[in-house]
Amino acid sequence: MSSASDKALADIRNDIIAGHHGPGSHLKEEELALRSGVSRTSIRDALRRLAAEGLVQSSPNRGSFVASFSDADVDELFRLRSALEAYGAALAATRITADELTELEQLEQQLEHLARRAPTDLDGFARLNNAFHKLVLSAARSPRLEAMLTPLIDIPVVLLKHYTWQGKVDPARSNQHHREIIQALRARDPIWARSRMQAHIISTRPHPQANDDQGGTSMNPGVEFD
Amino acid sequence: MSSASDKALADIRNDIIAGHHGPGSHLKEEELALRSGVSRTSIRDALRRLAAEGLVQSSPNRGSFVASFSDADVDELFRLRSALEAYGAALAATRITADELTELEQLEQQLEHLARRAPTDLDGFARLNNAFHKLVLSAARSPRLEAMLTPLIDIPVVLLKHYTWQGKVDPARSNQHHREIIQALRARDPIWARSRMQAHIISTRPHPQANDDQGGTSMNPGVEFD
DNA sequence: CATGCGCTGAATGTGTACAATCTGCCCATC
DNA sequence: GATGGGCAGATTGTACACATTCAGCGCATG
Repeated sequence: MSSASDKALADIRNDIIAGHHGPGSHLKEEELALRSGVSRTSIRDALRRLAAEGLVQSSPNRGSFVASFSDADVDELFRLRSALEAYGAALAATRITADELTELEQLEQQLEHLARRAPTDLDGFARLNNAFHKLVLSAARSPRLEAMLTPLIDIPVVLLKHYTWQGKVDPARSNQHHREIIQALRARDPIWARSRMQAHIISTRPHPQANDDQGGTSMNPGVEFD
Repeated sequence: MSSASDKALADIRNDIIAGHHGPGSHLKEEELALRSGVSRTSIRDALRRLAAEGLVQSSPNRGSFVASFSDADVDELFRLRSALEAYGAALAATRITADELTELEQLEQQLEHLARRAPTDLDGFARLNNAFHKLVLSAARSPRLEAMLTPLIDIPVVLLKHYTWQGKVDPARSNQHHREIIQALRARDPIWARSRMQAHIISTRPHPQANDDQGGTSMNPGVEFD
């Protein structure tokens, strides 16, 4: 399956990211089919792929729903991403090409340009930021890692639409991290790259609003990756 | 989709594990449909799920093929698994129940029993070993981690059928590791559990036969996870 | 009034027919 | 003999029709 199913996949994903389907909402196949102008068959195929990515959840005979994330889920997601992406950065340090390094630096400069503007274009920032991380990931040359990690990198975009990010993003600090990561990659130092990437991801992790409703069930005490 | 598609999924997976479909072989939908007694629709669904697991690879308009793994792939697989499963063990240390610990010990004793027999039943050993690792994983209470890791744990079973394991498995050493992991979990010490699990997985990694054909392209120098 | 049975309509699961695409091969051409 | 166009068969992609399942609801019954 390709053209129809791919179109469906793109449509549904865009609609989710754009917030057209909120978290937990029921994705009815026929409705999506009508909306995308393809048949239910292709829709089902696309839903399966989205389920594999974790963006939707399916139960037998009940259908597919947009994934919804609890604070604990988000926490877990970022820890997983931190572990995997750090590993990817270590691989990338030994495998990245000069061209890729150049491209990385260009991305970083665009990010800096954006960060200096007064009302930061957070949407554009997120897009460039994703491109940066995906480029590092692809330099790891591990298709399997890429397949597992790509969804984890994309999900935060969805989260931004529907959940309130607590600590907000700090573009300046993020760019500082990016520069360090590039340094480590340029030095071809896997351990350095690994540690900088892990710190970077963990530091961007949103902190659940301390709404004191349970008096302190901190969520993963002591289970950092290192 | 459920009953038919699930049956197809199980059938195809079993046939792959049993070696009925060798690595790289073309999985023709109609043929599989005939073999499983379901329609192509359900077969396609099953193939998609297997593709998400990484057990088969699909290309548009060309079909699905049993995944084949190069030495470098296998190496990568084990490193990834080591990283993720170590993380899972750390989580499990803080979340595992007393019942699960008991069950873990029972599995370990069965493994020891098997290891003591003269011609070790490697097939049975692999099965119990998988159960052990899956139990630890499920104690981590992270559905997402479980989804990513389960295929990685299952793939070695397929590898055993078609690739020659170099260093062979050392049941005694493996059991020693298992005991240490149980200790760490019982002590609820995430760092200990993490480190033991990582060492355990890495130590079971098959080493590519040193066939000197390239004079030394060692495959991931220095990119351990720690 | 609470409880549980059975109906009904909507949504998903499955099968099948048809369309689009690719691979390999034959043959004309240079 | 090498090369390239194009036909034929097989295989995947897509649509649609039918079967099955499930959730909600009304109603009879205790």
